[in-house]
Amino acid sequence: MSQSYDPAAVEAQAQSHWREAATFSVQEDDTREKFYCLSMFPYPSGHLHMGHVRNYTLGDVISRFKRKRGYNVLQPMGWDAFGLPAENAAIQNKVPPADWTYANIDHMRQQLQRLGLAYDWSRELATCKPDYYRWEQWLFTQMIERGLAYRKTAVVNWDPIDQTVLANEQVVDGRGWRSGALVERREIEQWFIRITDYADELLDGLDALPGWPDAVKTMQRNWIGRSVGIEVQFTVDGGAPLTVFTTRPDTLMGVTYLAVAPEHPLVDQALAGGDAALRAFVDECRSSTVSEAVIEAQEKAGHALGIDAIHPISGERVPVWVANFVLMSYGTGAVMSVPAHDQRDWEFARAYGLPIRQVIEPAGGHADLDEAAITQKGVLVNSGPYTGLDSQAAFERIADALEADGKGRRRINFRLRDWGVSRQRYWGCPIPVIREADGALTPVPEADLPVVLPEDLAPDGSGSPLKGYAPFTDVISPQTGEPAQRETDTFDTFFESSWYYARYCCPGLDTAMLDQRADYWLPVDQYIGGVEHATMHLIYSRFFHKVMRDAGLVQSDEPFKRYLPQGMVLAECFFRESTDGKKTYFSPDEVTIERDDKGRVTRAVADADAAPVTVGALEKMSKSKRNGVDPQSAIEQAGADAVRLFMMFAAPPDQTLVWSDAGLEGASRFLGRYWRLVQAVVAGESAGQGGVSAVEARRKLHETIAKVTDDIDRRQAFNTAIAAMMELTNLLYKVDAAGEGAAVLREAAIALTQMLNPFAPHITRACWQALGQTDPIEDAAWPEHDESLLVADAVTLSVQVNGKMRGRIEVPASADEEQLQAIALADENVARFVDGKPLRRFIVVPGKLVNIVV
RNA sequence: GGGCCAGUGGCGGAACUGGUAGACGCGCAGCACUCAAAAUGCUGUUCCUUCGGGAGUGUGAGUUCGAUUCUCACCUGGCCCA
Repeated sequence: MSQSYDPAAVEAQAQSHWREAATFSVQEDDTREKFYCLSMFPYPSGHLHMGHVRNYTLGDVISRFKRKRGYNVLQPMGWDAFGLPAENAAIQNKVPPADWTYANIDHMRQQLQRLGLAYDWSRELATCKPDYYRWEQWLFTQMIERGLAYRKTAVVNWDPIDQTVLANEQVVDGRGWRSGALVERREIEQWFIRITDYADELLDGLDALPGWPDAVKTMQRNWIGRSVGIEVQFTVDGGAPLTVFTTRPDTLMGVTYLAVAPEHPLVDQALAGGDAALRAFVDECRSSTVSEAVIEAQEKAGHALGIDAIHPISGERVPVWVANFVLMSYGTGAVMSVPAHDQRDWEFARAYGLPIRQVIEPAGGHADLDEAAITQKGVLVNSGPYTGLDSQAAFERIADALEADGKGRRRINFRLRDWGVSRQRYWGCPIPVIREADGALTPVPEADLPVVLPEDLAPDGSGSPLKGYAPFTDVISPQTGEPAQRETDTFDTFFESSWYYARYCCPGLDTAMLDQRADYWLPVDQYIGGVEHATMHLIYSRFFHKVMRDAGLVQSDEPFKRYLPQGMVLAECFFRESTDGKKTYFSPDEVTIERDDKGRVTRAVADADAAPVTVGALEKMSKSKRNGVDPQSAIEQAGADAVRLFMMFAAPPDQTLVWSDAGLEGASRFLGRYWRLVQAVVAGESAGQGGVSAVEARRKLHETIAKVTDDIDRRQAFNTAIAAMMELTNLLYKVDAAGEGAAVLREAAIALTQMLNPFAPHITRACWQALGQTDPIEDAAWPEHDESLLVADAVTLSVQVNGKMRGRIEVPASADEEQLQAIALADENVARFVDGKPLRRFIVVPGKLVNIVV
């Protein structure tokens, strides 16, 4: 091997070898320890983007590393193939979503293969295929049987022009994304899953997941939101009692009004009174989106219903208001308001002139109710029989009193709501239910599954084409033998992604959802994917796993043992702002950056007209900002190994990563440097100028092995692992190949090739062969470091005087404190700062530094 | 509005358990090689400085012999919200 590094040739050769030898196909093997490494599967949008490259490189590095450590590694890949973009593309191109999706899958599979990812492609799955989704249809019928699935009305976004239900992301500024019509809220009956039955287990199970980042566990705890409180009933004149939940019954005597959601039945009752202003307000509320983020961010507004409720303890009449921030889907759709002790209630009361009644005196003295609500606990005042009690005692006494009166009960409430799984969409998994002529709902029996989605329909934007499509909807009921109608709603696509990790274990299985192979591989040992899935996808999957466990399909309690959330990929963007504030974006390759002689960016100019453009912030790669970088072209330019290496080097995995063409060149340059080093070793020549001894080089090598191993395995700090390998390479360039250096250089080149292999699998495969290694590098055992080479007899300590760095001393590793003190004080510069002042303290941090306090 | 996270040189980042701030890379400057350039190799690169040293990890306090790291308040930015 004396040719120069040609990534394209090296990579093509390695990839065709892996394909032909089926290197990464795996089987269950009870004699070996398994390792299941999973990256979140992509939506087949048509093109791989840099976020995918980052995600899949992370998984591949871990997989290849674990394989070299002796594990039986499963790393599968598949497609999250149902979803809205296919319908949008279908509307635009008048092509059935299925055609678009399958074409995209074929293209993206090729792109993934070009990255050299070690997948077992024999397990590939696509969620839009009936042999996949039939089993979630089956599980759903089991859920109906076990009472885990039920019907309930829920509010959806309704587009009155397109006559269709919109997802939150299809509502832009309160209008339908295609029609521009103001969306309305509509209530329709839908399927819900009782995920709240598992709320406690989902919460407690987090404690058994040490491999998950605390931030993600905290997010899940907040999402589940377990709170202890009481449910209180307020009687209403001529209506059903109003039930509210509160975690602060100690403030019950401070209730001055109640607030209900616009969809609450009591609102309809009030509207019957013919109040036009109220009607207008409610209509306005009901014609806004159902997105919680939007609702919470808008200005708080309300209107009196003209109905009073009776306070359960004082018997006082309190007015009932309708408010735009109360959600029907959360709790009971009604809240009690204590403006003195809740900030949002306080603001609302101030805005509408409602009374504010203080009933808690906080422990830490006075607070001004004219400034803000008093939210701390304390001692009750103005609370009749409860005055003088502290918040805790009052909680118990008031709860007891309400329970004795039948006006309330203690309750544990969750913020987590039951999972609404019905979607009024075409490109999804059909919900396997039949509506009988009399309206009764019958689950499709197992023998009739799957309910196959017709793949040749093309939506036009006006609702699901399944509706009214007789070949699909018209069936004979298996229950009654009479004509009946199929459900045309499909599942939330989170349904498919909630169990795909398990299905990878059982390719080809057509008689059951899962078999015993699932228990060999599960749980997933390492899961990798975007932190944006920290709550929803990861909670739904954990829930599904428990449901599958309770159905006897798997034995473990949790699906993912370790989870690595991966950060986004950003890039610089360039724009020009016109006088009306509109920004025109420039692609980075249309711009030239100018710098001063210190390397600072002075300005950027557009190549087209040589006029300046504004250097914008780092933004998530997107078409609209024109800062997206196509992985394909980066691979063509520098090779897959360089792209992979850059992705892993530029930032720690969980942080945002800034794409940089110069950085990619740096990665490329390092690979060239590594290649030339190996060439020199093979030729028995020095790569550089010498100056580093064989002993020193050998110690550095073993330090590097120890660091890289720990960085990959425990710390998952791939960027520092690569930095360590760069350092080693830099040092090896200074080792003379003559004499003792030759053996160390060879040992180092082999170990470095091993360590670099998970990151850059193609170039290292070629170098491995060049170094005369005949076993396949993919299976060659990971190098071990020799601990005895790491201990030095002399160490360099830093000397501080009063916490400031003043010198550096060389001491024997065995020196005790007295010796250290003598040596430190003998140092000229140290002595200058100690300056004869009396010694107050002497602090020793073994192997690192000493601090002299005077 | 709520929840979570992050702020360190010109830039991406390192400092793992409270112990040498700036590893490694980019950029920039210089040198070597070259007729020249590219490529490559080598050296330097936080700021200020009277060359003794001083300042410095978003801001302000606190704990400590010692804080990028811990605590509190604030500012800025990002992600998620069924």
